[in-house]
Amino acid sequence: MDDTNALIEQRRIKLAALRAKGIDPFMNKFTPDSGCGTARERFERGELPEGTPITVAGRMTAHRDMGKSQFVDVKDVTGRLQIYAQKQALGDELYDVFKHLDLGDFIGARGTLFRTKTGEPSVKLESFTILAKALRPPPEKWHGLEDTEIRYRQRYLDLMANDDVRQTFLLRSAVVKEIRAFFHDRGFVEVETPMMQAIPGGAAAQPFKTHHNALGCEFYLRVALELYLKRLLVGGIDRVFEIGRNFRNEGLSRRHNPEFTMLEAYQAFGDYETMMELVESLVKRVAQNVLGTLVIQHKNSHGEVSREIDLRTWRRVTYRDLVREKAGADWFTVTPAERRRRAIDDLKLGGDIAAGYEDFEVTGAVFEKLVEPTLIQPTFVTHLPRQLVPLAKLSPDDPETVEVFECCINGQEIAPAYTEQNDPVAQRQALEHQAGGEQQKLDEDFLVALEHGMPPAGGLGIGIDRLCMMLLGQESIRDVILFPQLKPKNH
RNA sequence: GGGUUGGUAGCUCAGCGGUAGAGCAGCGGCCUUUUAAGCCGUUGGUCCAGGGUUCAAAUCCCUGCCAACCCA
Repeated sequence: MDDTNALIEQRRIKLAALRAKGIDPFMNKFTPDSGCGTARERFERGELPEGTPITVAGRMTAHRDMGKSQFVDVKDVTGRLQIYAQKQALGDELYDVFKHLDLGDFIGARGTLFRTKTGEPSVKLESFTILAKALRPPPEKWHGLEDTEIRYRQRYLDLMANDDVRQTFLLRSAVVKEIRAFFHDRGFVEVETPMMQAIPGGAAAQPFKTHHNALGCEFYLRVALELYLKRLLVGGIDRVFEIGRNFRNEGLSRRHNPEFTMLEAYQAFGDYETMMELVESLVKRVAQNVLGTLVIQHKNSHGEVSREIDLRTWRRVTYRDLVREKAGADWFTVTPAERRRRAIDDLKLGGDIAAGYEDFEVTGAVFEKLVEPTLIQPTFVTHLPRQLVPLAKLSPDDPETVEVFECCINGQEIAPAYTEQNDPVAQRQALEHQAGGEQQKLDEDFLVALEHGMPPAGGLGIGIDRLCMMLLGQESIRDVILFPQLKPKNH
């Protein structure tokens, strides 16, 4: 990456040559009066007539040299615009400078709009300014940048070379913007709570640990937002949400990045059904306003539609019914030993079921491995076993289950939501007996907060990265995170 | 953590025991409406790193590093 080669050497020589001519190819400022793509669109729509003077700026991404004239493509975030430079118009000296610009250089261009004989909207160049000289060559123009490692480590190259990648991240930003607008419209207050926590609560996950020098104590990076947002419910912020980074010190995969973006929202005087309406409305609004459709198509590398997700209908089904669909109608009537045997022998889950697994975990493995991946269309899975969810309230109609749902789309859990536990005594017991192995330290301050009284509330979490994967048709979480975690490389 | 695949020019990739290759990019030339422009010429390499086998290794073997995918 930092080794020099002939191409870089050549560009440095060109830089020196420009300076020798009294040209500083790194400008402080240049103000275009239009975006490149914007100008192109407005010209196509007839809003800017032929001959309109225009000033644009962007990166030079292609050039077609015709001898005494030259076409170059200039690109900014709004799109591409062709510039037509003629020796006659610029004069010999300036035309020579223009001809020796490199792909990747930023230029500002002034001229008039016209249409070439092939119909391409273009700017007839009258003058130009070099805004930033690129000292390294850009990736190849036709194939783009394919090397996944360079794509992730040097995302800027990926963004400049691959239009679809840039589009994905622009859309991700639009998704997040729309989510914020949705919550603000419903009267939610956006807050920021600590990422560095003395006790990392709200989820059973391995935390990252850090040390605060001045305070002389250990902190953990948060694994969830939950416990601080609930403190705010206690404090009287009845509708509250946060979008922020969580950190989990666990494995990396197509669906897991150590830091990921979570949205959590809490609504006082709501419950899990309130949250069901909310998540459905939210996802529909985001899809409609960002993508313009409620039917999401995922495409494979050949551009064929490989999956279609219909956000118009949302199924509601209980956890038990789904497990019975996969594992047999009598699954819950046989003995725990028989369930374990069937899971291992009949359902081939031997590798997924640890010897120490309790009965509910055996069923949990069936759900996670065999049911969840099949839930492509929007599905609210309700009535989960209470052992799985220590922070939720029991279902009045079936106290073995809790008032929660997991919203699954695209074969992944996208949003869990609960009727939140607000009984401090029951909450303490549940945390003390928390299932799932890792006993987390009790957050006494949180329990004290509950003892001051938390209104009944519905709570919701949405994994923003996974939501984006679903909406934007990306198979890997790394393709919706600008700078995914990679091992540092030594040069 | 285990398995599979990959790492060759700036980029995209061939080559898979016998002199290191192509396209694009670059450089020089021709061309004033091209758009993956075209034509002629040309530069460019620690073949990921380190060991080993061999008369000979980018190629076969081992170890390591990095990445992607699958599994845990």
